[in-house]
Amino acid sequence: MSGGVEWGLHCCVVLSGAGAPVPAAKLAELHDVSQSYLAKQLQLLSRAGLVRSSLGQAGGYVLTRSASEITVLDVIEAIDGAQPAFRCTEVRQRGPLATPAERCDTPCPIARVMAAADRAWRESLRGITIADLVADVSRTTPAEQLDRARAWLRA
Amino acid sequence: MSGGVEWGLHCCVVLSGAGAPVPAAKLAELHDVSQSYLAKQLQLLSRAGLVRSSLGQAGGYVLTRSASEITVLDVIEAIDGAQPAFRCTEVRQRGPLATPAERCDTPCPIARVMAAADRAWRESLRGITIADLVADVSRTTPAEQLDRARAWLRA
DNA sequence: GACTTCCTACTCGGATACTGGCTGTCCGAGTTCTGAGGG
DNA sequence: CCCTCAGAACTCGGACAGCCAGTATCCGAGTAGGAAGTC
Repeated sequence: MSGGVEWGLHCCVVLSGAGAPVPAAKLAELHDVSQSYLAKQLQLLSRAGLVRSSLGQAGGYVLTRSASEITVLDVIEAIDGAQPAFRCTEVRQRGPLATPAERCDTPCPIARVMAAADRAWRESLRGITIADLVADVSRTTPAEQLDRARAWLRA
Repeated sequence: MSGGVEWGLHCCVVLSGAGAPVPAAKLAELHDVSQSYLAKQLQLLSRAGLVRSSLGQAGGYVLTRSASEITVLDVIEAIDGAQPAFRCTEVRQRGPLATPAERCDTPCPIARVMAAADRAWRESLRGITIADLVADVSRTTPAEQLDRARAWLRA
């Protein structure tokens, strides 16, 4: 899985806490990552409609909807793409004992098993929202530190 | 995910049906894939202890245990490795607002969510064995074709 | 006929090049705010 | 005092190199079986 997914999730968590647009440069500095590369991930989030960008001074990125309406899966699919990790190449239709295509109305058992596992994975991630992550962070970190983070974002 | 996983699974299904060792070259011809590259995947299966190789004439690969005792996850982990797709880089410990390492006794919420999804994925794949795949194939393909395949393997 | 020996053919195993996608970087297009100048 | 306008600084967006895992390939090491030769 692309490493940018982690950055994208962290950014969404931060954006949900900030009340104003946050420029990409600030997000990059906060997480100590390459500004140019993070910009690429934010572009992907923007294309997927998860965040909205505003130009000019005091511009930056904002979530387009409530953090409770953005699932972790949304972010992953926005950055890594929505296609499943396993792609059946229809091996059974090749070689000397190839099954004719007309008999392949049902998917290959292997592909079916893989698809089921993929669904389980996605379902697990679809059940968690950015708001859940924020709640978890709020519970495990002292309030003083959260205030400091919010102040740093405004500055 | 590595494409070799698909080949490895197909090979395990075939090996479970063949009563004698099957050389890599035959498996490659049967699936119409590169012999040299398939050999690499079979080596990985061998290192993981899923198959046993015998040299010389009439040599080849055999499953080391019953098909009902080999899960799909076993094959995937043998070829693609057992490490999870998501690796937390501890972003929270970096940047101007870094959380000190001493406070990071609990894993990052993002990592926790990812790990849970990964467990769901693996659990789904752990529940299916090669024998299940074979049973599925036997049910959906005519017996005549299965006999033809077994005869081809012996030749 | 049975045993020994050698030889051939066949097998796997690891070491070696090549390629696509992720990683990382850069500069240009566009917008908003600010400040000066004029009415 | 208010409006207009030009400028500057800041923002995002897409286009451009670099590197590593996965892909594909090759040849060498080792073994099992069989055929020939000998007792």
